[in-house]
Amino acid sequence: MKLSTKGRYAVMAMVDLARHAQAKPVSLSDIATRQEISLSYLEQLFARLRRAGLVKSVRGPGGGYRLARGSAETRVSEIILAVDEPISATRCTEMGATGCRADRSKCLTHDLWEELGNQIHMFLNSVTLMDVLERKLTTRFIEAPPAAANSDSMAAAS
Amino acid sequence: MKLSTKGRYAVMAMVDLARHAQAKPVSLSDIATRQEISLSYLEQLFARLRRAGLVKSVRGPGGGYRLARGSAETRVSEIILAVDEPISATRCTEMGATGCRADRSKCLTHDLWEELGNQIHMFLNSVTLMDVLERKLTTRFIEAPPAAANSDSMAAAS
DNA sequence: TTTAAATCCGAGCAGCCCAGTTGGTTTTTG
DNA sequence: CAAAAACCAACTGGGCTGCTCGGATTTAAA
Repeated sequence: MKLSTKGRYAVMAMVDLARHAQAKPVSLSDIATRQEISLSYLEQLFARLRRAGLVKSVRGPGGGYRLARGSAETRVSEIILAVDEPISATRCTEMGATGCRADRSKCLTHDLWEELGNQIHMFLNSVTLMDVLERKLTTRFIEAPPAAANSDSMAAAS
Repeated sequence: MKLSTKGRYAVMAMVDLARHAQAKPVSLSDIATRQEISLSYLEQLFARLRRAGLVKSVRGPGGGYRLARGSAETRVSEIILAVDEPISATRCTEMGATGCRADRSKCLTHDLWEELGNQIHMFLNSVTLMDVLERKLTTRFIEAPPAAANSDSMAAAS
C-alpha cells in the first residue's frame, strides 16, 4: 500500500466520475477541468484503472469512461492499488519468504510496518466510492486510546 | 503524518536504541553498523529527535544517546512526527481554515484523507517502543470486514 | 464522407525529496 | 595531548511525480 499523492489524484478522479455518472460516459477533459488535473496525467491514470478493470472506456466523440461496477462496489483500496506500483515496504525487501525473518535484530520493526499496512488497507478497503460521495466514512475503527492516555504527545521536553 | 521511509529509519534506530539501553549511552556508530544505516544520515535524524525531546545526547568518548523517557513512554507516532516534515495532505493545502470547505466539489475526498490520517496516527500513537521490542502489537483495531465482504478485491474483470 | 471528439500511446523533462557523502567543529574522556 | 564521540552545513546522485508534447486510432456527429 503505497499511499502517495498519485493515488489521491486517482481517487479524486474516480469520485468525480462516480458523481457525474449518467447515461452518457464522462470524458476525461470534463474531469480534468473540474478537478484541475492535467488531461494527459489523467489519461495515464485511467489507463491503469482500465487495465485493472475498474473502469470501461467508450471511444470516439461523446465517449469517455464509466465505472465498470457500481460506485458501491468500487473500493478505494482497489483504486490506489491500481495506480501505485506495489512496492513492498519494510526494507527487508522480498528477499524470499523468510529472508528477513532470519536475523531478527535488523527487522525488529518488521511486524510494526506489516501491521500498519494491514490497518491502512483494511480501512481503505472498507470505504467505497459511494461512501465518499455520501460522506459516510466508517468511523467504526478505534474507540478509545488503549491505556495511559498521553493526550497528544509533544509534551515532556527537557 | 507523512509516513515515508525516512520515518521508518528513525523508528528502526530508536528501537535499536531502546533495545541496547544500559548504563552507558549508545553511540550512533553502533546503531549504524547494527542497522546498516549510514552514520551521517543517522546524525541528521538524531538531531531532529533530540530537538523534539525524544533523546538526550552525551558528548565525548564513551558518549552517545539515551532515550529521554522510557521505552514504554515513547510512542512511534512521536518519532515519525519528529523526523518528517509536517506536510499537510489533501491538496487543499492549508488555504486557511475553511479554504477547502468552500467549494466542496473539488474536495469530495477531503474527509477521506483526513480520516485516514487519523487512523494512521491513532494506530502509531498506540504503539510504544517497548511494544515493538516485545512484539506486542495491538491488534485491537478492526474486528471484521464491515459488510459485503469482498475478500481480496482484484477479482471481477471484464 | 469529412470532421472532430474522444480514447490511446510513448517519449521526455523539470523539480523535489531521500539517502548518503564530505569535511569539518566542538566537547570530553583517558 | 590524542582520540572518540556528538554536532553542523553544504552538496550530490538517483528516483519518483506531475506534467507536456506529439502523435495514432476509433467513432459519433455534420
